Amino acid sequence: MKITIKDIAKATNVSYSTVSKALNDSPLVKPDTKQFILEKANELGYTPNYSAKYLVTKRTNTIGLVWPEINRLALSELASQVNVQMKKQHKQMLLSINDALDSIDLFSKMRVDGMLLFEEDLPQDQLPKTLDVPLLSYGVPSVNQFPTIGVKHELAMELAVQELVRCQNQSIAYVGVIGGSGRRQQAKEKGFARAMEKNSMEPLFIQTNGLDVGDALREVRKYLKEQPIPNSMICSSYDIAIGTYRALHQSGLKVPEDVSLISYDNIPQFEETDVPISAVGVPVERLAKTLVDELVHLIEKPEHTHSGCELIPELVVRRSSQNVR
Amino acid sequence: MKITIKDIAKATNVSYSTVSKALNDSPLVKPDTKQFILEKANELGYTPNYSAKYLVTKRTNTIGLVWPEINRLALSELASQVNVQMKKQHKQMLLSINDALDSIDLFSKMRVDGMLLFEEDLPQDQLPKTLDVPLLSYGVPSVNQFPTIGVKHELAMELAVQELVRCQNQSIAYVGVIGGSGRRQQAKEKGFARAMEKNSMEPLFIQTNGLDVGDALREVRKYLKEQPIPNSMICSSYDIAIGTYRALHQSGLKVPEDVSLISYDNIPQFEETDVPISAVGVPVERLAKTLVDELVHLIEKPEHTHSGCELIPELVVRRSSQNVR
DNA sequence: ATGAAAGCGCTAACAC
DNA sequence: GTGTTAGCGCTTTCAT
Repeated sequence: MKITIKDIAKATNVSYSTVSKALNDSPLVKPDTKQFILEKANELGYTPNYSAKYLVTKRTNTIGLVWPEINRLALSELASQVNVQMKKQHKQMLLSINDALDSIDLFSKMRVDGMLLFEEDLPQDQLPKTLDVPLLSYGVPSVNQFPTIGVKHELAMELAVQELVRCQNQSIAYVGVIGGSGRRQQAKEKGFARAMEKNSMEPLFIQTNGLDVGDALREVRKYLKEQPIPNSMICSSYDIAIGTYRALHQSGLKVPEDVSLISYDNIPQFEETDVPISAVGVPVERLAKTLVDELVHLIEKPEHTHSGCELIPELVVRRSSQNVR
Repeated sequence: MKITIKDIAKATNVSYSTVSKALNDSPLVKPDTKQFILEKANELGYTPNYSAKYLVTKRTNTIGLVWPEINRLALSELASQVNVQMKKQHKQMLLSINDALDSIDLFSKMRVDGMLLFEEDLPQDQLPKTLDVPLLSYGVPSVNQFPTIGVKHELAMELAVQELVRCQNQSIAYVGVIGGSGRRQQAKEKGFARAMEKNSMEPLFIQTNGLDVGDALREVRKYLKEQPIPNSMICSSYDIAIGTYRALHQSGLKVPEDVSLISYDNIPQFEETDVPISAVGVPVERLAKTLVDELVHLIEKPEHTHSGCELIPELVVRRSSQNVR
């Protein structure tokens, strides 16, 4: 059977409220007593019961990350960084990889202090009308009913396009999901279209029909066989970039000599690819820190809620785009 | 403020114990009453409090997955599959990506019904002496103090070696972490050495010093420059295989024409690579199902515990090894 | 079929 | 400093 504070109380001949105080390192307990109690607790193998604790404190000190798409590298990296930031804030992070609605439901019942949502396709109408757990989403602000941290996708795409134009690429293709329902993907696509318009260039699109490496590999390969080869490409994510690179490589095209590449997502992994890949996006640590800070703020001061913001992306030039035509 | 069953009781003019019964779909409540209560509950936006519930039922219906290494694709895939299987068993799965000891601690305090451990480097002595939550580990049985599901790594390596020998490869190199502390990695390495011995061949080793794609890419590339090129390679994991393939490709070597490849890890993603890669290992769904079934068994019937077993791996031949020299 | 009441493990007033 | 006690939200006997 599980050890409770009452067991410790018996073993130490004090009342169980004293045990409670001792375990919480209250100054109201004499150091000797505290010491003794702590030793006994340890000896008995006591493990605090968070449920009981929560019931009275109303705090779980835990936040839930809703993350249905577990195998996108860029999100993986973001999750790791968020975890690091949470630790700094002395919050425990729990993940759920069920579908978003189920996860939100579970975390609500668990009464986590707050939730972080990595999901863009949430059917808004299916959400619980009243959610009494603070929820912060990583997505596209103003489309959502809850606070959202986003990225100035339009600016990101403009930075990429400008850089490619500067290197005198005559044609630029966007590789990614076109016309999908994911809001972040939509924003990138639209941002690209705008940026091209501003630069009076004809936008090209390579539809990947999915976000996996394999999707990009397949579709880019097909495209290269059927269409004239563009000077340069902008990939919508890390995984897409990897697939695109492989497709080019297989087709005997060199990066950046034959085709220049810039990818969305600002993560260090772009450094380690075969040819280091240029990237635009909000550096992942900054993104993670903002998400965590904002969520903590939401939890601590629900009254003055800013409903979200859009972060400024940065361009990191690497070899994949360094070729002036 | 949060709605409790007492609020619903007030709103429906019944006692709160009746509300509790109604919410739990007890047959002791008249259908009409039940219906009415359920409607009211829904209307008020009631969300059950799992902490309170646990306190009396002693069941969370939740299991925790301890998973410190979030970005190994093969484990990612395993986690997804485990999640699917858990759902079938009507258990909620929660992940923690903190380091193993911290995660175990957290899940213990949360009183999850059970824990699954994807971690091989656990310092056994630092573990809580008495863990009163059932813990099942994915690793190497008999080395661990707790129940463990493993894989017959030796057999896996033998299958791979035999297949390469059958295709008359004269030399076989093992690509992976050599002499590391990870038990699964150790088992693979040792299995390879044994299998080579049995076949009277001299084992070659390519030390990757890490488990990332980048580690393999870097080290294999270096090896190819300095050493004679082996006929064939056995990669210790999916990520290692991807890195190895890239290194070969960069060095102008064709798979399988110049070098044959077989990788450990039996996941569908090997189908989608550039050249489909042959693989040995326990198919991931079977692995996931075994882990979940075993853990559930451990939770339900802690008395007769089998302390673990080793699953039989299978060989899947794809293009990467189909070349008779 | 419904209600009253005990109690799960814990914290936080408050009393001593 | 330490003990007493109420109560968090819920399930579960046990009465009615």
